[in-house]
Amino acid sequence: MFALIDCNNFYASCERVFDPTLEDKPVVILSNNDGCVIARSNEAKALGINMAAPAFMMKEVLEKHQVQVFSSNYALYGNMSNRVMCTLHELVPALEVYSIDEAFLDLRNMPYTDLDKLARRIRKTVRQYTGIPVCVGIAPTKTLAKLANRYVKEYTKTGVFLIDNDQVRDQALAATAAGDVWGVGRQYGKLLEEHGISSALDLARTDINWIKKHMSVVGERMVRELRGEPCYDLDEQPQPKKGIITSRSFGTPVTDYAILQEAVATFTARCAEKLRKQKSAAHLMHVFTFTNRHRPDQPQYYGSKVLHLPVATNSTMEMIEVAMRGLKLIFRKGYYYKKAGIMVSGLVPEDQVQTDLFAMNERKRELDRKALVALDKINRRMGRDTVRVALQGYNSSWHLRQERKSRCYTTRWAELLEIGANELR
DNA sequence: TCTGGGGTCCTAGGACCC
DNA sequence: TCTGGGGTCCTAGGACCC
Repeated sequence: MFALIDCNNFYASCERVFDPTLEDKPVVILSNNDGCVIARSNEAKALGINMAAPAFMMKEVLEKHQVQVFSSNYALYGNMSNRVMCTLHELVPALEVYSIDEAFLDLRNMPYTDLDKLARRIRKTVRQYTGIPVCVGIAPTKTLAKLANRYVKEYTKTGVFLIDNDQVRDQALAATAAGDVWGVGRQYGKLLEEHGISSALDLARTDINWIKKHMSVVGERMVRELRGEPCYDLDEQPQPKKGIITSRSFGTPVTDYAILQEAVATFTARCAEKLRKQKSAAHLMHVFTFTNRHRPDQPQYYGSKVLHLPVATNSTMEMIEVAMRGLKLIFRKGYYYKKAGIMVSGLVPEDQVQTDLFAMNERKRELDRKALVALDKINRRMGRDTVRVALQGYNSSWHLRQERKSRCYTTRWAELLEIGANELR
């Protein structure tokens, strides 16, 4: 049996842990740059505030109901996520961290006979240790565990749902829309609807060859899992990424080449850091920048360039040099740039980099490597970009808009929660 | 004025190999 | 009238996930 643990309204719950006055109030969290709503408390959902709704369009309803609005605080959410995952790991060792707020557990080797009891214990412990409320869905396949978890939120008050026989399974399948099954997105949802497949139960009973023809083998696995036939196992070791992106929208549009350079150099430095963290080196770098597509009154431009590196690298200095070469090629004067980014791919393990017979810079690479070890060490200890490449600059005009960010309660000494004795009434 | 930032897998088709 | 039978690698595009 698999369990899926899902944190309820995760980002909103993180904010509430450190500010209990938010309890029972509508809370929303905005995406980077304070753009869209990406998380909502139940009270906010009840007000009809939709996921991904642009904040400026929701202004009226947010003000009218005094919705508490926060900028994304990923330092906080990442740290809280880690606490939740560590707690789960203590209870059930076979754990797959599926996303920032979800984990699959493999219950096959647990000594429990009463899985319902185990599920309740998981909920209680996570709540007690971290302050985060979670729901637990348990079923014989991952897809059904996901479905059970959805079912919990809509139909139960206990926060736990167990699919352990055919009858219960069919009941949960019948109560779930086909479009809400894990693996059915907008396109497939439409296709299924057109063919009269409306519930998850209909989907589970659809001819497998039809599914395979229209939804490929991925759809086939999904339907088999709905029928209780496991196709996916627990993935405990996070696999190294095959591509890494760092990109941001700008707080204010950028027209100046020098400022765009600083932004792209900074994104490149971040990509290089991520590469070193997973011990990879990249053969390909993709630089891109574009204008605001929501402004049809302004001239539009999408600039993009792929650069091939003959010898794979994860050196910040070398990568910034290459990125700047690419940026120079795609930059056009006279546009309002809204976003830029760097994508690296063609990743290889850093200790298996094929060197170039004719390249004479082995000595330089060795020096780079030593400098980077020192750079990572200093920045880990003293804070990101304490030591940086000069091109990254100190200009903040392109930085994210984050007007309502809460404190980094768990990751910065200066921002710890303070509680005064006279408040302990 | 204001619209996020990451990832994965699969398939088809083209270029190439023997 | 008729033009083999295997492969690999790469890319683009489309679907999905959080």
